[in-house]
Amino acid sequence: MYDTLKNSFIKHVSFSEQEWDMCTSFFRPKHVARRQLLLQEGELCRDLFYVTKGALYSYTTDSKGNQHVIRFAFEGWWMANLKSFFNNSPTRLSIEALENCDLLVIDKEHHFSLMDKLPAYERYHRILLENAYVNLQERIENALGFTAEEKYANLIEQSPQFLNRVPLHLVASYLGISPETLSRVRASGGR
Amino acid sequence: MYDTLKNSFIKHVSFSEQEWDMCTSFFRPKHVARRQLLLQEGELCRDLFYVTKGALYSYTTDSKGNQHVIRFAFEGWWMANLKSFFNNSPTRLSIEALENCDLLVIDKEHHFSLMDKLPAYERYHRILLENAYVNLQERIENALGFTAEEKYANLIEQSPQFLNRVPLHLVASYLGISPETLSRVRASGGR
DNA sequence: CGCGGGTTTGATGATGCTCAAGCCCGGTGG
DNA sequence: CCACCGGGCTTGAGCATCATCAAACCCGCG
Repeated sequence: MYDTLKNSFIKHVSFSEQEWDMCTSFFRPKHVARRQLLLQEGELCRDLFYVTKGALYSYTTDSKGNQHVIRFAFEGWWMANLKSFFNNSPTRLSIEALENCDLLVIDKEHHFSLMDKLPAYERYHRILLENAYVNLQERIENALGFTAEEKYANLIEQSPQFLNRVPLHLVASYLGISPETLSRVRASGGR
Repeated sequence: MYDTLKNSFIKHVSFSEQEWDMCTSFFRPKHVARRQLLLQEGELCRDLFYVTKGALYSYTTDSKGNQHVIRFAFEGWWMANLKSFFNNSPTRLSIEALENCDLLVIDKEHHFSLMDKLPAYERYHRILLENAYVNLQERIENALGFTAEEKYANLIEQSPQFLNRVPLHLVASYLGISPETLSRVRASGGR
């Protein structure tokens, strides 16, 4: 269960066995069932979630009650509402399990304590943030000034795995188009 | 000239005078004139730019020749194409000076060397990345599923300073709407 | 005074949303 | 084993938003 986390660390930084042992002691495992909410609008985000099995997604709900998917997280991905986590502000995001999930959880106190104790841990998160930032920026590029058809084509190009794991109406929301439009794009366009 | 950078460091991390002196020696000042390109599509992004005076913006050019503004950077902000910088990949972004600018520049070698030598420097960038990530995510929320009018209202709410410094057609591009639509929104809507 | 970039205004049309109905399929209970 | 139910997906029609094209306008600058 901790192996996939260890592999994720190893991929980005190097550290000793003792350091790794210290790490594991800061995390706790957690299981959530499909449809279960990990974080609700209005709460504080106190934890970072690492997905070892299953899938999560986060979304906001706007004033008209429409749900906007912010991102998905599959095996080996992290999930949290960083704004709420860092600023201690109530979240406007909800996080929900798309499938039954096994997670590793680290709360704020342990996270910042590890940051201080273990430079490799801070470096690991710095690198993850770099990657996450780059990905988000690409998503902005896709969201702005592209037609529904192009957005879908870009998704197939960049994240085809989404289509196997995620209900289409959530994919549509992620792309910022209506489910009907997505359906039509798929029907006509190049599959 | 280095003062604003020093203040930016101090705001986020603590470090000694010697550490700060080491830092400055890794940066070099640079002046760019309005309209000058700092980075062109196809090049490698080898530098991080810190704006001490003036304003920059970055944009992509799509297959139809349309320009999409990715972000702006004013005094005290950083600018780079992180994807190109980290992956050594040719950039699809261009970076251009909106006004005459004074910059502090650090190249890749110096940056990574400072990361290793100076934990406070790494921590500083980790924190900046956290903030940048949170901001980008809010921008995604704004871009998806809002009308032109709402996007503009959100901009006034979150980044009113843009309207004083940036030509409207670039603001429109940043919001992902046409200049004409922006003009009409401003004419009708709540100014 | 005339030029040019940026902004506005107007008319038109396409893209994509909304509402509504039907369909497909997997799960549940009789 | 089959009928029913419901969520998700598809299909259709009408309509709103917004992009596009075009022209006029405004203003700072040479």
